Amino acid sequence: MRQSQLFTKTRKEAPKDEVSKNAQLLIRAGYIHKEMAGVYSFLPLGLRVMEKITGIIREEMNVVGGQELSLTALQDKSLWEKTDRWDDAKVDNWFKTKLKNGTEVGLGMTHEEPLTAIMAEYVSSYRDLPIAAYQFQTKFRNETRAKSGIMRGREFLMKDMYTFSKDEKEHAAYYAKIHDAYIKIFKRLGIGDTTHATFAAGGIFSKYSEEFQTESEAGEDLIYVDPKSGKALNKEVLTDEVLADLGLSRADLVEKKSIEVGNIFNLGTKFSEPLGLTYLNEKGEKQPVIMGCYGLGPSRAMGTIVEVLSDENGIVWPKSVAPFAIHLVVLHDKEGKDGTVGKAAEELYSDLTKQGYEVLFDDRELRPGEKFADSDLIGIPLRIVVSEKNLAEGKLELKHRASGKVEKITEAELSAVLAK
RNA sequence: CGGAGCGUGGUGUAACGGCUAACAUCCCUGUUUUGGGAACAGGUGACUCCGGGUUCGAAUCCCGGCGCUCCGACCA
Repeated sequence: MRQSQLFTKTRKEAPKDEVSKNAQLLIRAGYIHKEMAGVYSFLPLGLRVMEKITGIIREEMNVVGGQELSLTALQDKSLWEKTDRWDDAKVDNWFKTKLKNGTEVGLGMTHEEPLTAIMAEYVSSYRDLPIAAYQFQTKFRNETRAKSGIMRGREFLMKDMYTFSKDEKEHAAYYAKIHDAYIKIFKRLGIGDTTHATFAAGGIFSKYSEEFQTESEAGEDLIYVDPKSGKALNKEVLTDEVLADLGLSRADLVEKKSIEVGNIFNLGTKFSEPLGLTYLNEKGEKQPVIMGCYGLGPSRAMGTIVEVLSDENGIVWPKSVAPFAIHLVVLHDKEGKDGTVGKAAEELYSDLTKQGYEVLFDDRELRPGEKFADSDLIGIPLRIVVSEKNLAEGKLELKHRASGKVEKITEAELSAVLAK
């Protein structure tokens, strides 16, 4: 894509109503636009990143047998009354509205109820199980206080997977598979090293749930990590009993602030029972389905990546989620776009694009300093500069955004560099 | 939901109750410049969040509303 045609522009200063690093940088670089507190639009660059993130999650969910679907945002209140989650006294962050005829509906904040109800239509035999279904969906939560930029919004994208199993044993096996898939996802998102599977309060049906917590000063949670075993637990469950249970000693633990980027847990029969999701086993006996729930917010993950990986000059995207693989920057000669340098850059842009690379081509006739500053702010992993100077050498000048390292290579060697 | 702070061109800031609301940036014209946000000249752009009130006079003081941020509570 040509940067001259990108309608968004960078800005030097962040709006004063944003304090969080993720929102400041994402707004300055033109990835997102704030509509209101906790509500952000994703602009072309932001959407590209979001799609990279959802692409990675989708791949890993499919690997573990997930079937993608898309449930509705509008929610039928009768389902939620069956599980006692409609009443504002029980669940206080609903957005509710009304149909023309006065019928109350809610905007979905999570989707256990509707999906369980759908499954009840299709599941009748042990032969139908297990099932894993997931979706990417905009969730609405009427938070009393939105904060931390795109990391805690009132409207945000969420990947939610639900599993339906015959019994605890089958559930545990599926849970373990998805647990591993989550670890792979965070690794691929570039935050694997600082993301810990963390024991947290488990709710009614299991002792613990697991949160995936990424170390960051911008986080809202406090976790304790045991450096030796790699085990971690949330402050909310830090008791002697739990420590004994996990085989940890208080003295070894290191306290970290962290961002909850994922959360998985056993739901037991909390939803299947009230909503009538049962199956017949081999003996013809009616059994409740055991459910699990697995959340991961792509928009929060995007904010987390910015918080964790950016530097003083701007965003530093990992290759896997960057909006483009290459930022091609041309420093025009006196003739401008039609000069030797301009033509060479056009040619390279067309070559690279034909070879299938995703290239953002900064073809704007601006001074070098401004283009470099923009390039750093936008944070594409690899920058190629076409200039009079480089043209004379006959090689491509590559600069790696993350390390700042510069290297000169031939065009033929580029694919090897990009594969790294 | 408790506490605190703040709303002024697109963005960031300034202006004692008193002149045509100022400066920077962005944007537009032109000249010049070209490897880290250049320089000069000119120009566009604001009912100072909204509604009331006090006053000869309100961006400024008072009341109400709306919005934003931060701390805390909450976060299935």
